Amino acid sequence: MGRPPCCNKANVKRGPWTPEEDAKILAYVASHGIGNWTLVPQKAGLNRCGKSCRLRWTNYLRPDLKHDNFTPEEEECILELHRTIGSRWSLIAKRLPGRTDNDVKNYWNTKLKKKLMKMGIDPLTHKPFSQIVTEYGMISGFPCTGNKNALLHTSLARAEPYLLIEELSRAKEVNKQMIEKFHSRDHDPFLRNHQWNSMAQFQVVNQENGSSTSSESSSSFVSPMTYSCKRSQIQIAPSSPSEFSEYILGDPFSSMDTDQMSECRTPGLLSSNNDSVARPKLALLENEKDTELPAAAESFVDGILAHDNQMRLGFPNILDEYYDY
DNA sequence: AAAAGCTCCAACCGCCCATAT
DNA sequence: CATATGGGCGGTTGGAGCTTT
Repeated sequence: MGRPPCCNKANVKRGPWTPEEDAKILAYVASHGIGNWTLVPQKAGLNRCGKSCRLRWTNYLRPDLKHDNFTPEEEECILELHRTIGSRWSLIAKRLPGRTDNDVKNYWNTKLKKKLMKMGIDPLTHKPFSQIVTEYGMISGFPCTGNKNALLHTSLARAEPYLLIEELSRAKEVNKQMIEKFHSRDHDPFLRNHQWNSMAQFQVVNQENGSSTSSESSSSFVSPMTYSCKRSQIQIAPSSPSEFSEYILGDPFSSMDTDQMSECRTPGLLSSNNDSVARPKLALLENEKDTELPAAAESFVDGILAHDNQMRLGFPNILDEYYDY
């Protein structure tokens, strides 16, 4: 049943390619062109998997590849496209002649991501950390004030995202303690409900098993104003700065259904609801329509723009208040 | 000089969808 | 129709080379 396997996975060579192996692929492609990669190892006399041969050709041997450093123009292009469509490396690479998706991905991970963080910009959302902190205060219902706020801004000014995360973690811990203190006392029901209203956004119902549980930031209580979402939608505590913004931006969506949440979390989407941001993006895309924008990319981008409009109609207050630059 | 830590990137992994059998 | 592979993609890793202590 099914196709025969392309190679014996256990017996094929793996690891770095030798100049001899490269020469065999180059010779084969020169005489036969690119076709069925599963036949290449056999016909070229290589003890490699066809998939491995394809990757070696695509990422390294192709004659049209550039092997020099990225130019500032290319860098700018990557930043703009990443802000617009996120980590769609293959689509981004198609806009950069001579670059592969692997090249772009590596350049992003080793250079651009760090560069943005040093500038105090979250590489995931392309938003300044200062803005994210402000949003965090508004979203959590416990705005940062006084010394705590000063500490946060010091971290921002010094472009120390890890310090910033520690500060926010501490702030979260204080919030948690306040909640626990509150919960342990016998309060007036009205006041208690009033307090819970501001906490409700953290609540999560485990719909898979029918029991009620909570997100990690508020592990020991259940609000009377619980908003429902599936366990798979719970935002796990961040372990790295790249996940951090996703975590703190997650809260406002806790009452959305699965589709809405995934749409809202599309990288770049959050930043696109302000005209001043959306306009350059549209201009870029309009220019591309005249060139050779791949059909898949066009429909994807159209999809994003359609979702932008849909979101704006559905959640005008949230978008206008929180996601404008 | 040597050890430890860091950076970079080629190569691999695993997933998804299309397609062959 | 069921099943297995091909091809494409994004995420991750291993190790060579470089820098710092």
